[in-house]
Amino acid sequence: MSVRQALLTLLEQGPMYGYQLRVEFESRTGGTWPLNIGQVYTTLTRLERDGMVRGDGADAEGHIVYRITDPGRVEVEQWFATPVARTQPPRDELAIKLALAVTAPAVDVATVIQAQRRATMQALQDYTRLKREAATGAEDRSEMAWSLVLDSLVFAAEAEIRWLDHCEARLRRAASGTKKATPAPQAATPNGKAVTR
Amino acid sequence: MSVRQALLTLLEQGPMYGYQLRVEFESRTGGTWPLNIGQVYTTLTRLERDGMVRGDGADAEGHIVYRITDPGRVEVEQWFATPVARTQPPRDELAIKLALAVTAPAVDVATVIQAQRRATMQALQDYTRLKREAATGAEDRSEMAWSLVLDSLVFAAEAEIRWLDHCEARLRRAASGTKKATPAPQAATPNGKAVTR
DNA sequence: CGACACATGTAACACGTTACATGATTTG
DNA sequence: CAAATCATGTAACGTGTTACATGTGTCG
Repeated sequence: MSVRQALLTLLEQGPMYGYQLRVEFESRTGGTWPLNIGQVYTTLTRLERDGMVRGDGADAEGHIVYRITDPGRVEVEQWFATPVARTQPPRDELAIKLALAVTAPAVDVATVIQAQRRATMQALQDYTRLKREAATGAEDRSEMAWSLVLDSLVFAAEAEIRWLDHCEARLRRAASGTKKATPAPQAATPNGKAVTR
Repeated sequence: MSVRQALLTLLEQGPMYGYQLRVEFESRTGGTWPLNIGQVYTTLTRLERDGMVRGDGADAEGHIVYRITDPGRVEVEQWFATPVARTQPPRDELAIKLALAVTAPAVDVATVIQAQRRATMQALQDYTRLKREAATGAEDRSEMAWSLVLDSLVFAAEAEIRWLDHCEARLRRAASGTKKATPAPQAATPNGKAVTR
C-alpha cells in the first residue's frame, strides 16, 4: 500500500505517463525496490477510478499523460502527515523464522542464526561498496534520496545483526540455565493458551 | 510468503487443525502479526493441493486435522537452511516516504521526520512496557519466542530512530551547503533522466 | 438465555509478481 | 538489420485483508 501514494506523490510534481513514473520511482530509490511496470498501469487505473488522477488523452509524443486531481493532492498531504504506524508492522520473515525455530525440535537455531548473519553481513558489505561508488557528493535531490535509502538499508542490516547476536546470547544463557536449574520444569501456561500437542 | 512455511513448521511439530494453527502461531509471536483465520484455511487448501500436507477427515472431536508430508518436511528444512535474502527486501514504506519527500517541493521533510520520530518513540515505549510486563522469566519455549520477537521490534525501532536522526543531520548539512554555494544552481541531469516538469 | 469462544468455511477485493503480446524508436 | 530501449497494456496467479454465513459448546 505504498506504491499508490508514491505514484501520487510523483504526479504532484508534474504530469507524467506510466513508463516515466517507473523510471522516476527507481531513480529516487536507486532500484532498491524495482517497480513492476504492469503494476504501474493497474495502479493508475485504480487511481483514476478513485478520482485521484485523470488520464488525459495522448500528448504531443503520443504518451498517455496522467495529472493529479485535488482529491489526489489531499491524499498525498495526508500520507505525509500520518506517520507510518508500528501498531501492525509488516510481517518480518526473519523474526517469524527464528520464533518458530526456537520452538521446533527438529531445527538447530544456532545454525540458522549463523547462516543468516553471514548473509546479512554480506549484504552490509555490498551496501558499503555501493555507498563508496555513489559518493560523488549527492548534489542532485534524486541522488540524495537514493543515498538516504541506502543508509536506511545499512541501519536495518546493522540492527538485524545486533538482534541475531542478542538471540544467540539469550539462547546460550537459556540452554545453560535449563541444564543447571530446570531439567524438566513442566512450564505453566499462565494465559490459558495451552501448548496443545 | 512466510505464512505458508510458518504453518508447515507448526505442522512438523504435530498434526493440527486450522483454528489451532492460528492460536499456536499467535502465541509464539505474541499476537504481533495477527493471522487471519480465513487465510489459514486457504493456505491449508493450497498446501494440500501442492502435496505438502494431507487433511485427514475429522478426528474424535470432529476437527479436520492436517498432517505434514515428506515433501512438506523438505520444504521446511529448506526454508530454515536458506537465509532471508536481502537482495530484494520488502518495500519499506517509511524509506519510500522520506525518499520521495526530499524530492517533493510541496513537502516539509523536517516535519515528516519529527512526526515519525514521535510515533516510533511511542512504539518503543510500548514495547518496553510489554517487555516489563512479560518478564516473568521466559521459561516456556513459546514465551521465549515471543520475547525474541519483541526484541526484534525494539531493535528495528531503535534503528529507525537512528536513521531519522541521521536523515535530519544530512538534510541540515545539505541545506546550509546549498545556501552558501548554490543559491539556484540549475541542477544538471547527468543521466539524461530529466526531472520532467 | 445471551454473550462469547470455538470452528470451518466462502466471496470480494486489493496488492503484487511473472509472463505474454504488441508495436515504435533508437542505436550499434 | 538486429538488438535494445521505450511504451502500453492484459492474463494468470499468489498472497493478504475484510466481511459474511453458519453452527457448536460453554459459562455467567
